[in-house]
Amino acid sequence: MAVRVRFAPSPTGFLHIGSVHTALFNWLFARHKGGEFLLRIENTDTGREVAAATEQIQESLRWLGLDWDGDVTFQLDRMPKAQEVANQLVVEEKAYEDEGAIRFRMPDEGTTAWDDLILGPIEYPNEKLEDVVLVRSDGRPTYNFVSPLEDLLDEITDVIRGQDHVSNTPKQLRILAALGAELPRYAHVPLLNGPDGKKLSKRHGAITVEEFRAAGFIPEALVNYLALLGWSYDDHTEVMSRDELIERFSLDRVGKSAATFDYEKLTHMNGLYLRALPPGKYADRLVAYLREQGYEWHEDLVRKVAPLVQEKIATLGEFPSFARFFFERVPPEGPLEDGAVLPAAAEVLARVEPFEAAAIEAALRELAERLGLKPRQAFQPIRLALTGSTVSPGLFESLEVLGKDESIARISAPGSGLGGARGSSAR
RNA sequence: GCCCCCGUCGACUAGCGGCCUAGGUCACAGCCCUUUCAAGGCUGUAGCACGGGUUCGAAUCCCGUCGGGGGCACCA
Repeated sequence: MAVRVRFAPSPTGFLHIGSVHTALFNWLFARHKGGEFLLRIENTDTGREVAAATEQIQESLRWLGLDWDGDVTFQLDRMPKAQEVANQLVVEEKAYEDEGAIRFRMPDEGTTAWDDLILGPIEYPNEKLEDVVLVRSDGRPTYNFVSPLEDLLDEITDVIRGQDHVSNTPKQLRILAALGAELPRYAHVPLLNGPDGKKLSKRHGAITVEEFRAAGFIPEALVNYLALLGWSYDDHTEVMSRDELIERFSLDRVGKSAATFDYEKLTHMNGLYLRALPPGKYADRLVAYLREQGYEWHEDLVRKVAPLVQEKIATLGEFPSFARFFFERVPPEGPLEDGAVLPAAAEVLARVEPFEAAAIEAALRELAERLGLKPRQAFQPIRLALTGSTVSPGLFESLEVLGKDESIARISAPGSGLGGARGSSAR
């Protein structure tokens, strides 16, 4: 008696992070139980946009690593079946025609209840249940009819969905009962809010999977973070691999109240994952990311720079601004100090051989001491001339990567040569 | 308006009657480390919405108030 769950997004656009949260809980539940996770597209309409969204949803799920079992199914394909079932209900007098539409006959006394796997016992007074429309007068079945019908046809054992569906449940339960179905269990997972406590929307930042991807978040981190919204393993464990998440997940530990999506905590976790990557893998991710975002920076150079930024940035998206100076000259963001250290540094660096970080550091430290300057006083002007900023990757490593000639050129004539060596085409 | 659900630091949460002078993480503050920025280490600020009960004992159970969210379509 393996479990079967489904994720049923509507193809209205890109995959919303709130939907992903629900999908993740379904997926973790299925994988933990050794059951199946189905992907069902709730399309009621055809059209180019819908087709594109359908593909986009699958691409996003693949990127996140949420693999589904079997073929993707489409609600549209069950329309005829739904109409047939609705007509049968009319024959059985469990539904009736109303101006061309078919309405379900809800009981008007008593209550409809179920024991929610997350919320616990929930009871609705039947007098509040409307006779819902099963099939519109134009022949198209409605969501509240097709959804439970599909759950029945797909033999779904556990309906795990957002709490915004709680009030649909009694209606669907009644419909399912009328169809003689064995009722599935229901679990309503908490909703996600934006930092202001309101519905997560564009004004909060990234909200679709594509946006998080473009911002330089990596799937492992996003999945781990999302799993912690409304669920916890114990009182202190937060960083968990995909396998650990699967092994430890259970609906028992899912909370009841809505959670606020915290971009800062996600960013922190993304940094944790990024730093934990083996250097080679990190470079691979960076190269792939930059390519996706349309940067045409030379791959070899990106790989050389990668280790210098790995422990400095928390999202891949920070790379372009943080490391742009490796690929093109960047004008100093502030005033250069008095020119005293710069000429001296250029002179000293010219004699460093081989031009490697350790030797460069030794030479520059010696210079600082000779000039009676603190390391910070001596190095910041060089950093500014070299990178254009007072915030950058390690100075000595950066000098090594840039090479002796380019380094000396920048130090000798800070701010010059701008516009040269442009090799980027950011979006 | 009606129905349903929820309510622990600013945020995510642990807590399922005594282990709680309420723990962890992010954020924030200070210190350390340090070539900048991060990372890391240490320390700190900060919370059981409120009011009644029940009990020897309540963050934990019950009731009410207040607050928040969701839903009330021939949308999904």
